[in-house]
Amino acid sequence: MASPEPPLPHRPVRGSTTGRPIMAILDLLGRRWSLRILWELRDAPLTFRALQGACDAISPTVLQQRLKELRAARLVSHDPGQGYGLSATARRLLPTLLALQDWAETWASEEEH
Amino acid sequence: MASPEPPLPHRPVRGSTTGRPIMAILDLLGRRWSLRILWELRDAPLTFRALQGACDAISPTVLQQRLKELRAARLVSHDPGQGYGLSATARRLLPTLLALQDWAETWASEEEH
DNA sequence: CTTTTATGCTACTGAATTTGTAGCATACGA
DNA sequence: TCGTATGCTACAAATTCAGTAGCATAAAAG
Repeated sequence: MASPEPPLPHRPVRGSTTGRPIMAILDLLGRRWSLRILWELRDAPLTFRALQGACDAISPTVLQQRLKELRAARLVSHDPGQGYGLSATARRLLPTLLALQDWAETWASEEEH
Repeated sequence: MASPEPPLPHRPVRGSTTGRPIMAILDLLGRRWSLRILWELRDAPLTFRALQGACDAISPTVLQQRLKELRAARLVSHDPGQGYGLSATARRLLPTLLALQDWAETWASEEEH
């Protein structure tokens, strides 16, 4: 499997034993597909399979693993009938993600020339 | 080694063939240690070994790989004598990283109760 | 000049994570 | 009773990461 303990604030995580919240989130978001999953859920909840499709056919094994971690961290919640969606806490992260997108556009325009 | 082609905007990346810049950066930052490296360089340039120490003894293999990718993406530059530092482009990402830290503090306070 | 120290980097092996495919059980509507 | 969607799991192969050791160059110290 993956790391037995999903990263949480106030807990030691991979790469840091201090328990600082920023370290926990850097660990969590630094795992493959984590950021992408949050990104794909930015507008509306998606079912497991819709999310799988949105993430370019991510394998169900990893999706399941990431969702488990994101749920443990209370960033994602599951409502049968709705599917998976961002928690209120995670939605407060959306402006940051959108800022990341804006930044990425500039970054891209600089790469060109 | 790792992925032969470091993620760049306007190029297909792992998990997305569209070439959208946001996908490239989600791939890049979604690799182990990428976010952490940018984080540790936020204040000042660090030498390879200082950076290694800051990242809780990250193995040199991966650090080398990440730096290679981040340099290909023009987020990190290397100045012999100074060490590794954030590019002007990457520095424009710092407010977003600091916003992430702020968010993480709130997130942590909500976990407690 | 010789030794020490720091830096950037590589080799190599084993461990951990991710991928891809197949498939199961439940639930719901036709 | 089919057919379909959903959430999820098993398993083997492939990729990535970790940990340790060590090299080459360069600058400083002796």
